[in-house]
Amino acid sequence: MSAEARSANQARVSIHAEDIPVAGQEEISPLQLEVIELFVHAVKVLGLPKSVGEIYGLLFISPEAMPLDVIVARLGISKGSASQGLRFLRNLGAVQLFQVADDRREHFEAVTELKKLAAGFINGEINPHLESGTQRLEKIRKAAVADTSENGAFYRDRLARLGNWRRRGGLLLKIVSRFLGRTTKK
Amino acid sequence: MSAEARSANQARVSIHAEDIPVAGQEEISPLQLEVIELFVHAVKVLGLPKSVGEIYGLLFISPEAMPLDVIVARLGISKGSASQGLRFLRNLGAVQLFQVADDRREHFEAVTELKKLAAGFINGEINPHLESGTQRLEKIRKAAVADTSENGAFYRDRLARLGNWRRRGGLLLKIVSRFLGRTTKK
DNA sequence: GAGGTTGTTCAATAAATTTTGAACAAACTT
DNA sequence: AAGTTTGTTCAAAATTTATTGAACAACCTC
Repeated sequence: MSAEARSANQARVSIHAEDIPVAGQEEISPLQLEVIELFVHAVKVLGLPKSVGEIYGLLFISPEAMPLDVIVARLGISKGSASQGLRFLRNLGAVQLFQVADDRREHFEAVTELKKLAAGFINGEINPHLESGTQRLEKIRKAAVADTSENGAFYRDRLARLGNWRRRGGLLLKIVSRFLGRTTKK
Repeated sequence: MSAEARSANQARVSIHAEDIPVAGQEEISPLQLEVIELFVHAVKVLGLPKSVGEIYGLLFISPEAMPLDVIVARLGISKGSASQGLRFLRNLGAVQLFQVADDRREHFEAVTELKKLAAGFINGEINPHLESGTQRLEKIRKAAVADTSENGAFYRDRLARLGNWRRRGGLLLKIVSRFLGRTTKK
């Protein structure tokens, strides 16, 4: 990358030269790196992009809140990725803003209460799908009541079963929220 | 696709010519199609490939078990996809074999008990990740007890929190299984 | 055991998703 | 108000993931 191109994109942080050895990443300890990898793995299971896991993992295992450009430098990811990932995490309630005196930059810190994380994930990722599924299902059910073909009864039976699944899924989410919300015991 | 290439791959089902209008798909009713799309949508939320949703959806909303080549023809997907998708679904316990008299082909039918589906998904998709995560975490914790840097105490605190998350996650899975297992009531 | 059917495997291809980075906007500074 | 810093956007590129299809193996049937 040319110096000209870099100057257009990367802010030159006002730190001393020895702080930037060569490229982007710097001073993530081996332990931090392993924790970050743990989160990368976890978010992939949840169907979220790697960068989201890296960002949350870094904030989770960092003792201090940090601004976007530090996240970019530490993880060696692009500003765009960091910006999008942080927006996603903020929308979910997994990351919150933190104001630092004498610094115009927004600082970010991880929200670490499992209850809040789960609530954000349920509200942001699960419920919207559950609701749109419910609507689709109702539409199909309405069409099925008029089905007089030889399969009509079978279809209605299966659609009733689907409705039952959905109802139990909704109940389950409430149970999950309640369970994760209580103060931990046994 | 050339006729030669096709004959090497696609079994010619012994049905009459008018049953194969042009290409692959045939006689999925509009209602069935909508249900299949509902499942495609649902499995994507679970992080599974579209073809898995199509196959399960077709079997779920079909009154009779059907063999692989019929699934291929109805959905217009490749034999490879169908074979892999069916293996996945069988491993999960979401699809089971069904023997049809005077037919050498294996027939497949959807398992529709929510309890079984959830148990299969938990055992097949969630538990392995949870366990590997637990192992990774234990390894990191062992390294952290020796950390005498100024951040050591912070790291140990966060790792303890992660352990707590994992413990609660495991409990939650048990609760979910128990809830979905009981016969449905309010 | 030759020929046919059924289902699997896996390298190549296609499709979907994520990441990048330059351009831009907003907000501050001097 | 010109220049600087901070963060966003989005088209293009890179990466990841899913699908295809030809080759193959297993198993019938005659």
